[in-house]
Amino acid sequence: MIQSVDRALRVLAVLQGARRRSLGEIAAGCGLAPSTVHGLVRTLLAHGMVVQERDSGLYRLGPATLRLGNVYLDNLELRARAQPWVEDLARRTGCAVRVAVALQRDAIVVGHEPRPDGSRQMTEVGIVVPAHACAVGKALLAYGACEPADRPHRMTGETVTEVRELDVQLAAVRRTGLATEIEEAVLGECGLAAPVAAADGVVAGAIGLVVPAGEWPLPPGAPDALRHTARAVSRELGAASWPPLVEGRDEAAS
Amino acid sequence: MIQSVDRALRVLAVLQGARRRSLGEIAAGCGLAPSTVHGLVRTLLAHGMVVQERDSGLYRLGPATLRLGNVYLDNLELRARAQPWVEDLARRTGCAVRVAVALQRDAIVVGHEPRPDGSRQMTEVGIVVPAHACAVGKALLAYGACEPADRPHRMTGETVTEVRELDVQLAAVRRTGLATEIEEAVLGECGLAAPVAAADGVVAGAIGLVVPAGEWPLPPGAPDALRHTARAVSRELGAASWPPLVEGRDEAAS
DNA sequence: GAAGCCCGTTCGGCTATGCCGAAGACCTGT
DNA sequence: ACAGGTCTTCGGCATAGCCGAACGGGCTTC
Repeated sequence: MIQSVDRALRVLAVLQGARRRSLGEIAAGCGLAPSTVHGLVRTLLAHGMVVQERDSGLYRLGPATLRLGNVYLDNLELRARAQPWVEDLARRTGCAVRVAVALQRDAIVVGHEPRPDGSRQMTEVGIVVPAHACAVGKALLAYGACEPADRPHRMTGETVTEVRELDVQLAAVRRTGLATEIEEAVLGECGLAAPVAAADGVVAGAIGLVVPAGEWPLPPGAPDALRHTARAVSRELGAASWPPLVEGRDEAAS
Repeated sequence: MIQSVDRALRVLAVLQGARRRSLGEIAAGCGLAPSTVHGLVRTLLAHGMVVQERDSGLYRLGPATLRLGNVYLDNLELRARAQPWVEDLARRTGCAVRVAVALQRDAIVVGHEPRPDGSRQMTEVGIVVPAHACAVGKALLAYGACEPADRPHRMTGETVTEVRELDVQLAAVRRTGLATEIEEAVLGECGLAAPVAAADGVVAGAIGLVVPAGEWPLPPGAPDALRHTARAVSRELGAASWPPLVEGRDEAAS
């Protein structure tokens, strides 16, 4: 691990926490001397990863970050392969559909098909949700694709913050291939998700349905349609089996 | 400029060029020894900026890039302030509308309102176009917000690659406050754009209309509506005047 | 079946690199 | 005019990181 690169990335992480930060704030957030951070920031500046406001001198993230994120999406095989299946799933179920991958202890949405009711909806691509609090995140956690949180953070009154209770849920996910979420991330929103496996057998992402709490539980056909979609996408990615095999531990023994 | 950080960012830039690259390819692309690149990549790996495919060992960009890009968009005042005006402009003109900012020698789209004809359109947020070849880019170039290319790259048969001719066009942009693009970036697509100024008087971005070549030239009301929108957004951002003043050089003298 | 070739990875010594404290420039408000 | 707060610059010390070379695995080739 190269120290200065690690620090530069930490600077970017700190910059994600607020619209704009002063050099001193960044330095404090990283636990470094301001002059040290200055060098890092200047390098990031030269590449457009951060920008400096001309009048105030404060720093913000820069447009190069957007380019990187966009290229990431364009090169993501999961997203491209899942696209037609996800559209079909949304049409069949009438639900919004999310495709997500693991990012450290969170799930990040890489694909979003709005619910097909013609209403104008914000795209959710790029949003980050703690894995323990959303259906796609639980699907990732259950198969070891996501790092488990040592102390799950509470987001709503329904969020599961007990590690033991979460483990029980994850075991159920491994049995059924489906993960649920009932107003655990945002109030009024429920979800059902299934893991997607890739060629190497590792879980590469998850596909989930998202509905308002009023429409929960989902109609009987929805879980099957979701499973069908997850299996189809997994097969397209070259996975040998679905549901994915649990790596490392023997599930039957528990 | 910190060497190792600069190199790490260069690694990311190389990774933008292809879906996946081997360590050796990255090293060659950066002109560095593979072992050097390995250290950089491992650090990026730890932060999720790159991922390594489990079976092949090849490297791709990682999901942390998407999070960064998304936070950038969320924190972008230009985007938030322009949003309602841009929607209105699209409704009035019937055109797709782009909001773009400068990224080195390119323009990058940070906001996109699809043309209001109900058809399904891909969002263009995140796409990068050489500044000299698109309307928003020329609007940025004309006011010094974008770095001029020393050797403008040809994209279509209509692309202006002569620096002198481009300068003439940019002078016209400074006179009229409007920049045009006629199939210079992609065939069959024309555009009209206006700069947006921020509080410090510097041009912070540009707003542009995009239409199929068959609908060019635009109806008479469109340029005025665009100018009106650009002025309104500039005022919201705190700019004192519009069109923006040209910094550095005295336009009347030329 | 073994040799060759690619891959990513590890190790260690040299030195260039980047870290940090202190001082400088600039602005704002008192 | 001063004091507090920015960001920025500078230089010496030491360490952090660079690179060449060697290692280990998976693959094709002969």
